[in-house]
Amino acid sequence: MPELPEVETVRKTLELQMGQVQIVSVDVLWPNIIAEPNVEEFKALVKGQTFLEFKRIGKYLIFELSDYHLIAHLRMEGKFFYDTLEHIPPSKHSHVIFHLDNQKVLVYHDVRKFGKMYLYPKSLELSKTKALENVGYDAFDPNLTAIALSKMLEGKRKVLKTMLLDQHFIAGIGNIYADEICFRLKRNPAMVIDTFDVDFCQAIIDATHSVLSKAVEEGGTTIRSYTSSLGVSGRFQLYLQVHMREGETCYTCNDKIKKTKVGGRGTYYCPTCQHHEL
DNA sequence: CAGTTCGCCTGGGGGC
DNA sequence: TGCCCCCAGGCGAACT
Repeated sequence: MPELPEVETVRKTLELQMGQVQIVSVDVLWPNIIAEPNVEEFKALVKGQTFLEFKRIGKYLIFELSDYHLIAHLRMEGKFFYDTLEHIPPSKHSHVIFHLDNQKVLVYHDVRKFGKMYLYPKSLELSKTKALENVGYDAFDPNLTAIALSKMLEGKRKVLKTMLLDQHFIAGIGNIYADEICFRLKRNPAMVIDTFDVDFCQAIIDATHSVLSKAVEEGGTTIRSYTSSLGVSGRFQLYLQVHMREGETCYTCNDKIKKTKVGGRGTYYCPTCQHHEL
């Protein structure tokens, strides 16, 4: 489940390894990966384009090509491999293959097939694209201030974890880091909040920054690693305080970590350290 | 309008 | 060992 730190790790790795290569052709083996435009158009437009920059907003990878933005969302299990074709093991899970002008390929691999790619002319503002129209400020965007967040949440009544997972408010947080951010905040993930005052929004932003920046530093979290994938062998799993630790001991208070569901998602928390009070 | 459910997918785990 | 069933999970769409 690549969230901001894992996507950032992939972004950095590809930026370092690929540089400015040109796309010779593209094979699309599972058409549903291509969200926009239709597959034939996608293949035709991307041909001859050069990778210029490797960017990211929230969990979205944004490849700036000569004339287009190629946007990729890895969803649950999407991975990119970059190498010569003979060094990449053939797989039924390889769905999009970019053939490059340096004899190498960029392969999109996705067991669940949930990932999506989008291609838009650079003249179209990213915030106006179907891919990103509902995505708010990236968690590290300087525009994400306590005042701005408080304004977005004015008059709203939200469950804490549900708000953290809503990409409209803060982009980049997924299930693992939402649990960890709630722990850092010492708040129960299921806590209902109806007044997001500036002080509490500042605490949310601080907790988000500290958890995510440490995770980026550690190269992300690798929980299930049945396939070693390019650039996504992180170490943050060693620092997880609650996620995936059901029944284990809280490092702070020695109580047992519990698992529940919040908003339909598996949720881990310490019943002693995390309370419901503002 | 907000909250819930569904559909997209497949590997893995549990039950037997 | 093997088979069946169900679940996880991000996110948009459909539904209540």
